[in-house]
Amino acid sequence: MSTQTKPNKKELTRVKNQTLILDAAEQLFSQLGYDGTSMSMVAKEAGVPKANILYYFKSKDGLYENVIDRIIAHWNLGLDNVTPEDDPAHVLYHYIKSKVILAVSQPLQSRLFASEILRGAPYLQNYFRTNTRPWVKQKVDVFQAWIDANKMDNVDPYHLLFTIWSTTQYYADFQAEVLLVMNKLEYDETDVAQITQSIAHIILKGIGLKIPEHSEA
Amino acid sequence: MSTQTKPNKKELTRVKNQTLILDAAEQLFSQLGYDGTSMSMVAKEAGVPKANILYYFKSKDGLYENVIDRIIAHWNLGLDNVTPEDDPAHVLYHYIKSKVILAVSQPLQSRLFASEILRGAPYLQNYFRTNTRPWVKQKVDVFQAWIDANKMDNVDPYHLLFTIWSTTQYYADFQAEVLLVMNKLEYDETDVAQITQSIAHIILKGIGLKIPEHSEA
DNA sequence: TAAGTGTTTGACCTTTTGGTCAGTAAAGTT
DNA sequence: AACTTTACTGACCAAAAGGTCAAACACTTA
Repeated sequence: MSTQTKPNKKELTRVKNQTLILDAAEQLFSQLGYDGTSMSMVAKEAGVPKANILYYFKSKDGLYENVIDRIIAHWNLGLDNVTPEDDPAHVLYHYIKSKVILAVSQPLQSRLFASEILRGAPYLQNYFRTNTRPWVKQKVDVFQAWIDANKMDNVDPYHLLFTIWSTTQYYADFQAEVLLVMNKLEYDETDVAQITQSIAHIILKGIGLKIPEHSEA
Repeated sequence: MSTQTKPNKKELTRVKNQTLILDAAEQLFSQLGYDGTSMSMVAKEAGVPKANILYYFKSKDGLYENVIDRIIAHWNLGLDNVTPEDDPAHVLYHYIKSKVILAVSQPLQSRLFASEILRGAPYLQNYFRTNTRPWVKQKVDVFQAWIDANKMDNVDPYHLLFTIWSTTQYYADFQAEVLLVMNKLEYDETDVAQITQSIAHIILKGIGLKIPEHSEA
């Protein structure tokens, strides 16, 4: 890492300020969208002059790209190292569970992605093509192997994956609607379990599996 | 209707122009969002001077509200007249099917709603409170009656409804992602059937039901 | 400590934004 | 035809947008 070559004061403050700006930008972009967020709002939120932002990130587009890149870097698509030998019920249950936890506890990033995709994914296109698509292809192959081995029902693996994504992300992206309809102000601790249970029940049983007994950890 | 009291030339052209503007605005708002759409873009798209839009609709907010109101007026939440006596498999299968058809064939309105909700639903709040919430309550009661009558599994009715909404709307709202991941340019005719089949299989079986035999019409 | 390097920022610029308004055109009414 | 009312629009406006720039600043190094 070149970050380690010169740990002098300049670099430290630069990284600190950049982080300050990116944090503010991430929050605003995910709440108000790209067009709804102005550079001066980011400046005010980050507590730095507007020109400083333009110094680090050449343009609003540049800032937005950096925000997205940073999220992607921390973004784990999950389902790592799944193989046809794994138990589908166990794997999928924990995948669903982790997605629900993520959706309820950190909805901002999910919403930023959502508003990007709604607009036709101008900045995420490349990411989807070069990362998500191969990732999906691999998981889909495993799903298909499970199906061929009669471990689960013959359901189109792509649509199974979309079903898991949609049902879990819904609680992040459409939080406002969910809470309004359920007449709540925010999710509480029981909700995560309740949501996980409902989704896991439907999807797992829906493809001929059972929810694992020892459903903890 | 007061529309019928004076069918003179003035009223006709007014309605015509308003429709022209609302059509353009609906398209742009759903593609670019509220902040991404400017009044001059709407004017250009509709082929009328900008000031004309401001004449009919007092402000950008007013225009946006009218667009949303018009969509809501044509918006059918479906599941009309469901009763505990109905067959859940039949009812839910056709509900899912109609939602998928809607998502694939007319994604614009779904996306407009989605971007509204992403922003915290500033304009839809009232609609959700006064319309959707009671509607949901009623359907949830029917679902619960089905559960109590052992017609289907004991799954939280709210989350069942969210599951149906999320899985079907996903193909409209996140169309860009779905197509990129599946490496397609657009949905084709077989997709509607394929999507409906996959979702219906998972959800219906997932709550202990079977897809109706004569699955046509 | 002085030169060199990267950092910071107030002032400024252009373009676009949502919105106003006074004046004109086109009905409808008598 | 004369008059009233409604529909329409080009010209204009203040505010906010994204972005530039030159001068000031701060740290590192010779």
